[in-house]
Amino acid sequence: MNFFLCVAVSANLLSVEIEDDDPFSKWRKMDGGIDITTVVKPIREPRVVVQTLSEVDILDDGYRWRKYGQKVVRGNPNPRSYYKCTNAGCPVRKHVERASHDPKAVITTYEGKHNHDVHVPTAKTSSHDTAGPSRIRSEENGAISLDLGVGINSVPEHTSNEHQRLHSELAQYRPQNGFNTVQPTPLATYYGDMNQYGSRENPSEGRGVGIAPLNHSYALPQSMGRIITGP
DNA sequence: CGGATTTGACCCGCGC
DNA sequence: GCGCGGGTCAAATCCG
Repeated sequence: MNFFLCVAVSANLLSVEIEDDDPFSKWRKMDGGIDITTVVKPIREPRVVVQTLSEVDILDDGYRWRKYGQKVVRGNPNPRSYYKCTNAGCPVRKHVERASHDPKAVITTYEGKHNHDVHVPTAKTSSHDTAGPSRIRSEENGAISLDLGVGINSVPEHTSNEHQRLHSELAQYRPQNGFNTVQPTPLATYYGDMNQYGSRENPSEGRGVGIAPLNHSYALPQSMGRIITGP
């Protein structure tokens, strides 16, 4: 039932970067915590870069993705994979690659905004995919659950509970290599648009911590507890 | 059999 | 103008 818990324990979040076209909201937290950067770029689509420590590449963020390409990019021997949201009409894409310097670090870049709720089954009547926010398979292959809340505009209340439970789970999790400590501090809730979108034009949607209004902002999961690296 | 993945080809933007 | 690198497409293949 608690799908997120099962898989989340294999993921240590390292850092989060949010890229937006707002030239003023560039800030970084370097003291071992979440690392957020709003990169000054003339990009139209807001980008969310999530870096995790994980054995597996797949971050299950509640949406369904279809891989449409893979490419080896310069400066990184590890291939970058390209995914599209499988929901019809949803323009969101993500890129997943492993950091060259750290084979355990997985960098996921989200681009675009979901125009649907978490895991809306594809147009056809899905006989085997109707239950959870994501397919069971990811549980089997050790995928990471990461509820990014990217583009979610309406999230059931229990999702917040999921976050909190995931939170405490992360807090207890000690990775096998033992150099990370996760602290369940709520500071890890970020909105990538804290400047121009941060005013929350839709107050009714703003009650959910870590939930982003569909068309205006990103939110990062409060499950991204603070991670302190070091012995 | 339908959907997802793989993978080579193609396209496009950018720097020289 | 040309070459390079990143991103996307689409046919073939795989898998449940």
